[in-house]
Amino acid sequence: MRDLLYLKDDQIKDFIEQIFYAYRETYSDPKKILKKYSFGTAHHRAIHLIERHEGLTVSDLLSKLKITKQSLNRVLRDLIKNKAILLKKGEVDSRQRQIFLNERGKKLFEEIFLEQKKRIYNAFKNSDSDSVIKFKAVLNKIIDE
Amino acid sequence: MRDLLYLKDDQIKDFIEQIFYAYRETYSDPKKILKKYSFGTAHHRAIHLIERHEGLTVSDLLSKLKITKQSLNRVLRDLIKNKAILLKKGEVDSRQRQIFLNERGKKLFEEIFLEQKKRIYNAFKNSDSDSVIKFKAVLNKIIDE
DNA sequence: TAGATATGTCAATATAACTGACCCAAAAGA
DNA sequence: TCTTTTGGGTCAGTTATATTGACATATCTA
Repeated sequence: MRDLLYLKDDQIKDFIEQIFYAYRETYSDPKKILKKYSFGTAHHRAIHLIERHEGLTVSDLLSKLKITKQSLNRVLRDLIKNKAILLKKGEVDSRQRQIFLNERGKKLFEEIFLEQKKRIYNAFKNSDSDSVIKFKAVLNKIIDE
Repeated sequence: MRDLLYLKDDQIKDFIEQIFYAYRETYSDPKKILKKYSFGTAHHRAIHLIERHEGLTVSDLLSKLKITKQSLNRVLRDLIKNKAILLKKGEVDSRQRQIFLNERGKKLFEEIFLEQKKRIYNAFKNSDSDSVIKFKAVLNKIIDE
């Protein structure tokens, strides 16, 4: 247990710094593409989650993003105006809105993803499979804490 | 190479999502403490880097944060006003300013770190040491890409 | 001494978030 | 059925963090 190098404060501080860099770099890569569409990182995050969870409701998206509905609403309005997404009435509960990417949104997502993929793909390609699997496991534990 | 599950697009998309969550959660934990000092996450990041690299220059800090000097200057002004940091003339090059935490800054950093540490420490404690080492290696590859 | 470099600053703007107060429609429960 | 709760939308004002662009000053280097 104790005496493990990576449980020492200095090492943990390094990890905190590296998590910042990893996030920032990963989400910086597609900024030029977003600008073409007049979108920012807030729109990016929403589009990403909508693509990963097609048909999710507004409150699903809110709880994933952990922002206020007023903040999200600006983002969704922009995405709708730009014809990247569409909202449908919920099938079971018609108070809800289910969110979907439309053609333009899917195309945008693919462009964004292509940029981000490079970084992750290359990092994984240069790692052995055991490393990647363990990377994922630890990352998940950090999130679930 | 080819056929590795984690190199598939859907898996890479999941990683991109998880990197976002890991960053957000890790940097959300100390927000209450920062508020006590009237600081935000921008100040937090600066303080963290100053603690990790005591005596670094303004341009060192700029290149780590990758923000403009105007943005950084607001943050540094706040930190100085709040007596969390101090700037000294560079020893070799007196145009430079070297940045240090003073007592109040060190205390604040410790409070912040204690909050963040919990999350990382628990995640690591519940992982085997090989996992943590590999987590770090992959994280570094993502950053260096 | 003439540039180049490191830092600081003013002003305006953009982006992304926040709080608080309301509103409506639809679902759920008494 | 009537009331309450829930899901979503919106207005208005504010805060936090970043940007661009212009310019100033001190110090180092060639």
